[in-house]
Amino acid sequence: MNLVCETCPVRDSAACSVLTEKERGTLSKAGRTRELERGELLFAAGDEEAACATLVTGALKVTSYDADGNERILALIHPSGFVGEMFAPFPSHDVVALTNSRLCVFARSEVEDAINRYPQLTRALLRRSQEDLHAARQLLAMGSGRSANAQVGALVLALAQAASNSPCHFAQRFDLPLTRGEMANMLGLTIETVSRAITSLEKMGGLKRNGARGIELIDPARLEDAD
Amino acid sequence: MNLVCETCPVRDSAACSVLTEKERGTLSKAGRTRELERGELLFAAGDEEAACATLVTGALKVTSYDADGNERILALIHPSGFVGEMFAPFPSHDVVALTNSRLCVFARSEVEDAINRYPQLTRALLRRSQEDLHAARQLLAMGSGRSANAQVGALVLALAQAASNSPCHFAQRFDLPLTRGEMANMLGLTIETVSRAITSLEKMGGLKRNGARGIELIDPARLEDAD
DNA sequence: CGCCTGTTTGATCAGAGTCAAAAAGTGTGG
DNA sequence: CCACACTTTTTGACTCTGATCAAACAGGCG
Repeated sequence: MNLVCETCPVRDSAACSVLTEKERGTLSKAGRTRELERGELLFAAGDEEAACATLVTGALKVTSYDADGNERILALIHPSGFVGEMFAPFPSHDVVALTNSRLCVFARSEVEDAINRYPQLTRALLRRSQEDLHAARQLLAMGSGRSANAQVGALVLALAQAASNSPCHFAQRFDLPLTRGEMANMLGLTIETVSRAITSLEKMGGLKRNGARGIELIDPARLEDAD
Repeated sequence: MNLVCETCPVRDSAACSVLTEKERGTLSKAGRTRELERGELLFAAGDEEAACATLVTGALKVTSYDADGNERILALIHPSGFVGEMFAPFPSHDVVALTNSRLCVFARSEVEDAINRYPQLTRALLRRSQEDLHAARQLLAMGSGRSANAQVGALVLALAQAASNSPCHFAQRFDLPLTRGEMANMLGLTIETVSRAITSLEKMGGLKRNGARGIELIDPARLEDAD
């Protein structure tokens, strides 16, 4: 399906927002929208024909697998995020939808053309890439030294932040986009430990659970430095 | 001191290698070389006037500090690597020399100018940024699930790779650029555990120690999947 | 030589993993 | 709408890896 940028919810925040209307129109002819259901694979590591995409709605995970086939989540992608490797010969990680999602997909050659044609697009992608780098490093920092409770608390806060529209504000009530297994996996913990940590955070008054996925933040500070 | 690109050991691999001789000459007038001794601080998180730099020789670490003041190493930078945040209002991490190092330093405004003037430089930086992102994610993957021995083994291999000139080849004998404490810190382990892991890897025939820092690889495969 | 920093080794302890099973949620078809 | 099957989450008991505390050891440098 062709792109309809006019009504795109991320038209002002995605990388393409730096283009003029005319340029955007040209680019939109090269791309296609794609809808994914939860669990559907967007790119697979080693794919022959690489592509890139901007996430419009939903959420994605970037994953790799260790020698024993255990999944490891390396990054979460939120709306207006960009995925795809423009330079490597092929993608090195799987990208999977965490929730039903809508994206703008471009063949890699199209992105390469666009980069050569629109320097401001290259700058926008550089900026995004640096933000991704920063996010990856924060994920590294989140794992270190802290107890399982603190790690889970920090992840819940990060997800609350992502769930709110504004970048430096927590959503009060929201649904976790990740299963316990996926949370465990991001933090290098087990499902049981994550479950126990959430129970413990609830008992100490940091949050309240609404079913398996629903979260209500009570006291964000208590999630930060849980014992 | 002014730059002397003619004899620069990374003139063909750093981001500036995509420039013509003439362009490079112009850019070199904007930058300065700087020498750092082991432990010296290049950028500090929150610095007012941000700068960027290309590493020529030596090694750097990018670090953050948690609430209790514990250092956490987020990335290692090797020669031809680029550090600095072009877009954030100020740097968010400290950058410190691991060994005596030489760099080309540019004020952020100079890099911004260069980016606007030379689209191919922007592309080169985008490429580097994606490589850094990939490295950060590999560091994430390195930490996950595996035993302490396996993590230390993987880190030693990664350092052996970095110590060799070619990217997909291990140095047979090399000196660790990191102290035990720094290794521990990258992996979220303790000094004692790292020390024990190296002892254990030596006992099982994966490597041989030469003093505190010297390493000789015996059997790389045994480092990969140490128990 | 003596001091200081970094590394190794040892003994003990606690936090997270593992194994196992119950409980809650989700979806399907009657 | 309910019954049933299936998945995900929670809880419990036990184990084990890696952290902690403590001390010996090695190397560099004044």
